[in-house]
Amino acid sequence: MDTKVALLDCAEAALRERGYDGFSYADLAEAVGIRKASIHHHFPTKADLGLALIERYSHTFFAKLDEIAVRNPTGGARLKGYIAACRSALDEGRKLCLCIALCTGRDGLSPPVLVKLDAFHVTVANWLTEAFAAGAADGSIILVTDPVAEAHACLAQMEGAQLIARAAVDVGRFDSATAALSERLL
Amino acid sequence: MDTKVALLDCAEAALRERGYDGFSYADLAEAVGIRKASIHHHFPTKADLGLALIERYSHTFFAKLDEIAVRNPTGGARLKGYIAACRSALDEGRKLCLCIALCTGRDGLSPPVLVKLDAFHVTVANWLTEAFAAGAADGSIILVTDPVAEAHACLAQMEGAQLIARAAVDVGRFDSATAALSERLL
DNA sequence: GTCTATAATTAGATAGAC
DNA sequence: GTCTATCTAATTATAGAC
Repeated sequence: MDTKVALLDCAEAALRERGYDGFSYADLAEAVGIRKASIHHHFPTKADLGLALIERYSHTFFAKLDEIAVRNPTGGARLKGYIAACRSALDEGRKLCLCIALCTGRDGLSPPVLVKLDAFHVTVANWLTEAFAAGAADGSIILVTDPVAEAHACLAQMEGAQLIARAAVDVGRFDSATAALSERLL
Repeated sequence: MDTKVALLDCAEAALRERGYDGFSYADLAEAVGIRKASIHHHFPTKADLGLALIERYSHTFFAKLDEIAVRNPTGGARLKGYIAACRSALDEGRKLCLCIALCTGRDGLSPPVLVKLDAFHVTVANWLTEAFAAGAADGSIILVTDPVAEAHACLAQMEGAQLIARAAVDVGRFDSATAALSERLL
């Protein structure tokens, strides 16, 4: 079972650095220290591996959101925690959010992956809607009009900020792209 | 020369749909109606093709921005034009901005491509800064504090909105992610 | 400029021994 | 669960005829 986790770890790093078509079973085999034929025992096809990756990533990220919500009473503090989570996912400008990395691919995305991708965005948007609503009510986020619209805008802004930072291999770009939002958090 | 343009057109569409590793010379050959060996006459390596693609894309996009600025006196109207340009680039949720599509790849990005990618983001951010400053001055954009910060946030928001829409193959997601910004334009 | 032919490498995947 | 060995197909790229 340790091998399976090691494979997922290496595959996730490679996927988020170079995209779905950007890594092969041969790459993983070398990184983990087994032969590539052995990988098929854990993940029969690469599509199976891709699905397992987004499932694990979603589960981990949702748990992180829950933890942020529990530890932070105000909407502003929650949003700060979310922004920090996105920033650290960047890994100094070397990696992307797994969902961004999965957006393109030679064979398109398989239906189950598309479903998980959609669920990820919907779940995060709902979490952000609650955060903006709470922030508007408790005064920790200024200038909130419609929490739903703000949540969708914020999600897009975070994904775009990661993308720009990755293209420049510079976390500073993430900070520039999120500075205006951070200014609204008290 | 017509063949070269046809190759660039097909390659751009494929790149923006499936990513850099998501199309091959064989795909282009079939689409354009020549043999794949002939493509090497126009673009010796795939890296040459990639560079030509981002150069043409940047040139075209910058020309579009110029045109928008010339035709629209107010900052708000310019921003509306920019949002519409990003929306139409989406091609109903099937394609991404070429810069997003170039963000991942098996062989990383070549230095000249990285330079062009960076130049694209810097140029657009500067154009947006002027638009926000103009909108703040002429009253066509409300709630503007720092035009530079707003510009970087807006750029990230547009790229992220395209990404989310592409993941769901639904332009409606782009509209949701940009609704809050559009509300600020009078 | 386009072709045929081919090289050299890599991809994901399978069979069957241990 | 991991291995060796093998398969089929696809990848970018080149040489040289027309």
